[in-house]
Amino acid sequence: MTRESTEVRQAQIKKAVLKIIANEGLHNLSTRKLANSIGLTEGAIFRHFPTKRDIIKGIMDDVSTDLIGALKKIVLSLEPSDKKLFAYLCKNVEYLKKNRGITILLFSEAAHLGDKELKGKLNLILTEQKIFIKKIVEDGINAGVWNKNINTEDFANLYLGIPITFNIEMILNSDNFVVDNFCKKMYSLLIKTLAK
Amino acid sequence: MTRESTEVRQAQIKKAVLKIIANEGLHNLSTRKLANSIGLTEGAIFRHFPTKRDIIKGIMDDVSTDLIGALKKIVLSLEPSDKKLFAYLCKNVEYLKKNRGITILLFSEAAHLGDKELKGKLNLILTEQKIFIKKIVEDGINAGVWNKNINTEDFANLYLGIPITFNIEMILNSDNFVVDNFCKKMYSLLIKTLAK
DNA sequence: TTATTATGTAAGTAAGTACTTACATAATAA
DNA sequence: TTATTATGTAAGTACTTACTTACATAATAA
Repeated sequence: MTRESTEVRQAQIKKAVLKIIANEGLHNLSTRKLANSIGLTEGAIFRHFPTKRDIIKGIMDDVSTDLIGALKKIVLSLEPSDKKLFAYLCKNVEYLKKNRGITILLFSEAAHLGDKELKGKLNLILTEQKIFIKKIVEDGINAGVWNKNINTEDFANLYLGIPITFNIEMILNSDNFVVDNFCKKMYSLLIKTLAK
Repeated sequence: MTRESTEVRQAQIKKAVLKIIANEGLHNLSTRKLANSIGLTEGAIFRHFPTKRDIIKGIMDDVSTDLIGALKKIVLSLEPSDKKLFAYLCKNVEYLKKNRGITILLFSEAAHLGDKELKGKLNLILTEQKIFIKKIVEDGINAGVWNKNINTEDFANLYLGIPITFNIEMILNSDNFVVDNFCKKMYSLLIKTLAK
């Protein structure tokens, strides 16, 4: 086997984890299968990550960086509020579609409840999302675009359901969902709740 | 050990499964732990269920019967559409709150993708829910209460996110969510999307 | 060139898993 | 009373899991 640096291997391993989860489900994610899929031995896996859990943690940190980073850009952009909300929703859904494995993994963590640290990371991802949504809505209200009586926390909760539902439908119906349509449709419902 | 009929034991076993999942997470659900929690041996468990998977299947069938049954009653009731929608949402959320283990289990199935039969059962539960919601909205439109341009499928998708979000928040934040408030708040957002 | 370090392998290990087998005994029916 | 059946136990099975250990060798630095 040609040798690679720990950095390269870590990236390969995390990628392989997501691929296995997306294609074969989480119950097929064993260190053995993981090693085979990269063409390494299990020993090599544990050379680059101390435990299997640390691989998962690493992936979750990637989500925080990638998804939250991309969404933050939209939140901080200078677009008008309604365009911002639309762009946010689309980016959010698009990310889920492109990273099926990640969201299955997040779900499973929620379901398994096993690890407090992982639970905390998941909570952080959701909390940050809520803050972003609230910010967008507040800005829209202050700009006079939306109804000032809206409870932004409630709206954020309603919003959150959309990507999560998309997720579940995607997992159950594989690829029947078209991102573009879905996000347009959901957006047109959402703005009705914000209207003056 | 006093002996009990298979029927009684099956009910005990399913109940114990949900309790373990709700309190200790799905990763703690082993047949050994399950047997201990009832005060039986593993052998006894397999006297009453052929496999562990059959226990899960049994629980999913219970959900279909209990939750879907209760919701169907509301759908078929003669209340006005808006009250029906409100009652439906509340019953839905209330059920999730009272049966935390069940929804964790459903989530995990979605995440694990392991078993096609279980996946089918989960799909059925969601599909039936959607049909109910669409029916309520259609009736409301026909009664002249709501906007006839609403796409009921889209609305059903938006709706579905609410119980699912409730679920995840409940799992992550334990019991911070008050059913009554939550469902009132979400309802008041929802009807805005239906308004003429 | 030589020594060091990083990356790999092969073969384990202890623990946990769902499930089985051989046998015992309460409850019930003849 | 006796035979049968349903419900239980104790011990074990074959398998999988995450992770370790002892050792080898490429890449790199002195």
